[in-house]
Amino acid sequence: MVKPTDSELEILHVLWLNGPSTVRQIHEELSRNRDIGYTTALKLMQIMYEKGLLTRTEDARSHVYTAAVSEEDTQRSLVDRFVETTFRGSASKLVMQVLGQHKASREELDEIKNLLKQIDQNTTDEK
Amino acid sequence: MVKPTDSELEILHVLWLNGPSTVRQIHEELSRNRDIGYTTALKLMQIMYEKGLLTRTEDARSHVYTAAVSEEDTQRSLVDRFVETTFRGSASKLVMQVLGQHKASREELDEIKNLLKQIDQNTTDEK
DNA sequence: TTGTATTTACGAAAGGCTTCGTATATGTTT
DNA sequence: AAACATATACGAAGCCTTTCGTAAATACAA
Repeated sequence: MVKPTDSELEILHVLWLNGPSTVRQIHEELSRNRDIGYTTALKLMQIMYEKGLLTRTEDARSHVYTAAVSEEDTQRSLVDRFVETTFRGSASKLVMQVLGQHKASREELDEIKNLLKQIDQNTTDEK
Repeated sequence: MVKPTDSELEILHVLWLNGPSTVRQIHEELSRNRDIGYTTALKLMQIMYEKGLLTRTEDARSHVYTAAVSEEDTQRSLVDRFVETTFRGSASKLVMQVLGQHKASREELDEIKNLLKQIDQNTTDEK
């Protein structure tokens, strides 16, 4: 599984959110957050294409790029790596850190609680 | 807050675990996990010293290095960054990902549930 | 004291990421 | 057709990280 850099993640996020886009569209989105030249965005996307992170159609004058990796898979693989390097493999340590640090909304907390319940049940079932 | 690289994190982990150490000691620990030259470890630690990630005493022939940043603070700052880049700031999404993916032990799950209860109470108190 | 081992310091190479300038191709407008 | 706008391709610079070789200092042993 390929590990996207931070810049590449920015681009992937736009594609995941908006669907297939041209370089111009991506560049416009990125420009909202920070200063970045058009050819810089272009180059990034060309490299991502070589890496297999993006696909593209070259029919039109402007190429249309599509994310070749899913948000789910990418996040999973990044989380794996992060847990390993930063928490020495202890996922629960990470969870505790996050919950202790960030304010989650009531809805989010409920979601998490429900998820925990499900895990509980599954664990019990297995026995 | 400085962001340690993955290699630097490895070194910090050893120092957090074992306390102040010489280059030799660090190198021995790192060698357990992967091939790495002695001078490579030395150079890394010298750079970390310049960055302010480590302090050192030069009294003895062998310098003794100490972590200049705490594990807690470092993890907090790394988590912040990670949530931002990978989950666009949604901490709960990260938690859901981790819980859905990694098997946590019963004790860990209980810990997390307790933490959630505390958060619940605090949230209620505030109202 | 001479040689051996260990340590630090330093420089430099290799590779990756980000950035942009320039060249070239391709449409569009007048 | 000529001028203009826009797109892609490409190369290269600048920076950072990792890696290691080599030199110089320091301690110890024969």
